[in-house]
Order: sequence, then structure tokens, then C-alpha cells
Amino acid sequence: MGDREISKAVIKRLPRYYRYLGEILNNGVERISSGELSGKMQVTASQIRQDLNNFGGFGQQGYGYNVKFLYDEIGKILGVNRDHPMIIVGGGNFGHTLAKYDFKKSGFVTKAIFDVRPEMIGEYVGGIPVYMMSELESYLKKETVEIAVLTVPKNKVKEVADRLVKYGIKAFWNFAHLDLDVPDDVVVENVHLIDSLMQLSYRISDYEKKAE
Amino acid sequence: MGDREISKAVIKRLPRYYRYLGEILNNGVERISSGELSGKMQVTASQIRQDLNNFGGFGQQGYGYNVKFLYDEIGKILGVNRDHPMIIVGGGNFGHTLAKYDFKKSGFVTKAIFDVRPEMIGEYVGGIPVYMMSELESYLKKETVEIAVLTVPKNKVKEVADRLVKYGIKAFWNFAHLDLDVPDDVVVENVHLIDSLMQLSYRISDYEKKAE
DNA sequence: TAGATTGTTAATCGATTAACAATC
DNA sequence: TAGATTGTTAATCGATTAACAATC
Repeated sequence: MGDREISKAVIKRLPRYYRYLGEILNNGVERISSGELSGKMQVTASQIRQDLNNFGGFGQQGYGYNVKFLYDEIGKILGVNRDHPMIIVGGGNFGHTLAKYDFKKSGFVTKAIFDVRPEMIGEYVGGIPVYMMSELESYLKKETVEIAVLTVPKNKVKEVADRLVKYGIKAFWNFAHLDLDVPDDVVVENVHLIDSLMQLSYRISDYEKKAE
Repeated sequence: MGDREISKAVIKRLPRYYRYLGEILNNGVERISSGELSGKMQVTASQIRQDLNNFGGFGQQGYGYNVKFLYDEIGKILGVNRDHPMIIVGGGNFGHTLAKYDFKKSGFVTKAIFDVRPEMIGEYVGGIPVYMMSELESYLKKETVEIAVLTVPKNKVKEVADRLVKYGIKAFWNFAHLDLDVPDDVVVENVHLIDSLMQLSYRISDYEKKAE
């Protein structure tokens, strides 16, 4: 199991399958065929079956897929069946907003926020305590943290990420607009909002061009 | 020109080229070859040349690319050489944070925030005025708006998006965790934070599996 | 001119779609 | 059993990489 390398394109589609299956499950539907699911999502039935068969045969010939079972299995593949303790590093606007955001139902639990500003000591944001950056190492020595969310200013990110790697962090959710340089066993997921906006902007112009 | 359809994969790489070229330009570098750029980014020289030649011959044999020129050209392709007036619809946490975020240098200018809560009337967030949702139509009749940022609660998105489409909005930057259903001439760029986290979570588990 | 490096064509690789035998 | 639908193999399509002639 898990021998073949799963392509990035497949991984990217999994959360979307998971979301649709969750909704279908909520609607009380018990089973679904790749054909029906294909109708609801913008994906061919063939692709759905191929994607799922990367991880195992979750369906049954002549029947389709049991929605609850498939939902749970994809949940396991994505790792949302267990908790992922997170810390938010950088307590500015974005850090604040993410702290208040509810990722708990997907298993992502924010444990602490770290910032440099002394006036934030003892504060709570969305029920989550704020600590000083100087406490980072001692905190990570006694607490288990899986993911570090990087919301520090761009010019501080490199230094902060290096420290976190040194303290044993293996996963970053990076909101800074730069590419992190980390060891091979550390994973980075980037959220580059400006890139996203630029793609939108391209598509606006592109459309206008075609319409002319 | 602009006959062939440009693939999504190419578009996705453009903002990254733009960012690297901006940095290289800031470092006072005048020219760069695809080989050198390839070394700095995680992209083959061949891919760089292929990508760029989708839009025209920006380089010169034996010389390479003029950094400033290439930077500006990619800027034009992405449409960041001109202003894109935006409104933020939904003045909650996320709306607030985006309002304070500085997208102006890339040409994305937030003009107004819309919310349903009467207590927000007359407020300013990051210097941007808050209006009531009931004023949406009259506002859009007198102001030019290119992009609507959707930060309203998930259960309101469909209704809000439909209204905005009716009032002539052709581009959405959607932060709600659902797929918008819009006419063909309307473009949607999604920011699905939970999907991003799930991909990270998959890669964490995946790595652990391999390490065993 | 010689050297460098593009623009572009050809080759390879990977991902998506189609088809169908297996089987519930 | 007959019908449905999967799992999987084969065919197609598209994207990436390699190669090289064109040319600055």
C-alpha cells in the first residue's frame, strides 16, 4: 500500500470530493455512483474512479459507492480524522483572523499565537493565548505542534521559519509572499493571495480580449 | 494575437515569474537568461522559454531577457499595469483583514465594504467606507467595480453572488467554501483555505508513511 | 566572427478519458 | 439471471523536457 507516488493533481481534487460527499451525506443519500457524482461536480466519472483507485477499491460493482464509507475513507487519506495541533506565528491582522476561523471540525486546532509585541502578552484571540516569540523554543519543548502558520511580515519569515525548523516543526502553512527554503523532510503549503488575485486579473483581461 | 488558448498551468506560473523578476530587478540586475532564472526558481529553462513564448518573443538570442522589459510585459499580461476597483462583500473578520491588506501596489484597489449589520454604517475599515447591503445596487450603478470579494457566510453566498451578477459584476474572488454557479462570462477565483490545509495534512501523513 | 542563448520543433512523459471485462 | 457499475487496461490528449537551428 502507498507504494506508487500519488500525483499532485489527484491530491488537489481530494478535498473537493470530500466536501461534495459531506454535503451528499448530509442530504441523507446512502449510495452514489461515479456517474451521479460526475454530474454534480465538474469531473468525469472516469476520473473519479481513477482518482479513488489510487487509494483502493472503495466501491462495489453494480452498486457504486457507499457515501458514508467513502467520505470517511477520504477523510482518513487527507488526515482529517485526527487532530492537528497548530500554532500561529505572527499575531497581526491575518494571524488574528485565522485564529478566529473555525478549522476545528476538520481537525486543525490552534493552540497558541506567537508575536513579538510585548503589549500582546496575556491577550487571548478567539480564546487562544498569545505568547512572545522569545517563548517559542520552550513552548515547543513541552507542547506537541504539527503545523506552524506563518503570518509574520515578509522580511521576518526566513528567520522565523529557520527557527521553527530548528525546533522541530515539519509543516508550514505559509501566508507570506515568498518561497520558503526548508529541508526535504519539511512540507510547505503556500497561500499566495496576490498570486490568486493576479490569476483572476489575467482571466478578466483574457475574457475581454476574446469578447472583442 | 492571443489566438491559442493558454493553459491554466502556464497562467498559474506567471505570478511567480513576476515576483522573481521583481526581486531580480530590485537587485539592479539588467539582463537574465532562462538558464540563470531556472537556477533561482524550481523550473527548467526549457519551461521558462516555452511559457514566455506563449505570449511572444521577449528575449534575444545570445543575450537573454531584459529584466525590466520582461517584468513589465508579464505585468501587462497579468493585468497588474492597470487598476482593478474591488468591493468587499461581507465585513466580518476576513473582510476586515482583506480591507487592511495592501493589494494596491498590484493595482487592486478596494473601494468599499458591504455588510448587513446596521451598526457598521458609517464605519471605515483601513480607510475604506462600509455601506449597507441594501445600497449595493445603487452603488454599482454609479461606481465602476471590476471584482467582488466574497467574504459573506457560506449560506448567504449564493444569494449575494446572484445579486452581484445581476448588477453586472463579472469577476469574483471567492473565500466561501463552495463552488459558485455563475454565467459563462463571469470568472471566479476561489481561495479555499480548508482545502489548502487538507492538502498540507495529506502531505504530513504521506511523509510519515514513507518514513516508516 | 565565435559564443551564447533564444525560439521552436520533436521526443518524452504524465494525466485524462474511453472502453470493457470482471463482478456484485 | 440480467442489469448496473466498478476496477483496470488501453487510447488519447496535453504538458514538460530535450534538442537544435536560427540569430543576435
